[in-house]
Amino acid sequence: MSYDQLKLENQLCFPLYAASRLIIRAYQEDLDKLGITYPQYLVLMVMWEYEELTVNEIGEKLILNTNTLTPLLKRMEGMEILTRVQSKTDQRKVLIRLTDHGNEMKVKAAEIPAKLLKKLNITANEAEITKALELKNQLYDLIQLLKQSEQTTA
Amino acid sequence: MSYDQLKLENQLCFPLYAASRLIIRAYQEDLDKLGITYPQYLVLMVMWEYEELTVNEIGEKLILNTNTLTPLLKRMEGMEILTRVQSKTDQRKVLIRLTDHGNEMKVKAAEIPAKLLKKLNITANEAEITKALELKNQLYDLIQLLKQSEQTTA
DNA sequence: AGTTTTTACATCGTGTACGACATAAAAGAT
DNA sequence: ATCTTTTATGTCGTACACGATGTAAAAACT
Repeated sequence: MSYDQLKLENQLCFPLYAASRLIIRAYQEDLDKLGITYPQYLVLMVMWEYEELTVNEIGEKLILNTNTLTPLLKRMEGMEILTRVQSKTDQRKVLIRLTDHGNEMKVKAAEIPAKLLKKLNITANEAEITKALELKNQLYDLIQLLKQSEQTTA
Repeated sequence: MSYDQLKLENQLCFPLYAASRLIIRAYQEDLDKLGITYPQYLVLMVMWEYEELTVNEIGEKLILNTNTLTPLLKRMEGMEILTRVQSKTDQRKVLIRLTDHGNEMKVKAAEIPAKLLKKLNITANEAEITKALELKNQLYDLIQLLKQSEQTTA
């Protein structure tokens, strides 16, 4: 058994961690103009796709638990981006819905992905797009693996 | 301009963010036995490669600033994993060195990467290794891009 | 030598992440 | 119908991340 695998450059985890933080930083500049953080932006993206979701449903999509989501959603409620209403049919559930303000943010947010590409000097040509798609697919494969191992271990 | 790019599944950032957190969770189980967190493990990996580093030098390698590192290193100092000593030649610098305890942790840590592969049911065959290497290289390319854009923007 | 600028580190405040635990409602079992 | 278990959400404590700001030492400038 060699110690080589303990070198930073030989680990898969570190570049994932670093790339994730760097790309969130790159987003943050534009998100600041909307007055939101990156995790809040993720919630918005989910809610733009679904009219109404419970806290748990959002958590499943973002792989986040309620101990992270509850305070985050409360902050977004305070900013009047969304509403949190207890379900009448099942009082344990809290239903999340975007306010008009939250829905309108979609217009400004739509420019963000293109801005980021420009900032990175990535031209939207065939080769670059194929490369990005490949990376995305590999990441989802990895996520799948990691999710499975969480279930079998737990 | 379509809203398609605002769907979670069409973003590169989200799978990066999710994969990063999931893989750190997978590590955490083993790191708990060593009594450290993942960022602390990163510091250890760097320090196993270099006998002595300043706070900034560690920060460059991990892409972290002092406002994150200083408290983290103080905690590790409290656990007697490393020492923080002000440099005599340049009193602004704080020199980090592992203690004997910190160096010895390398033996136990050496098992962790292999354990993770086993947990994920990844056989160390040629195909899997090639795939992981490819992913790693793509991530480093992306990190390079993101770092460059930070410098040009700032 | 005295002044300005830069560098290296630290502190503070806000917002995640997440393990551990609490609680009330719903579902299931007897 | 009562009891037990599960589910959905919430609270608490600890540890990052990171922007903004502070501070002392070193370097650069005049």
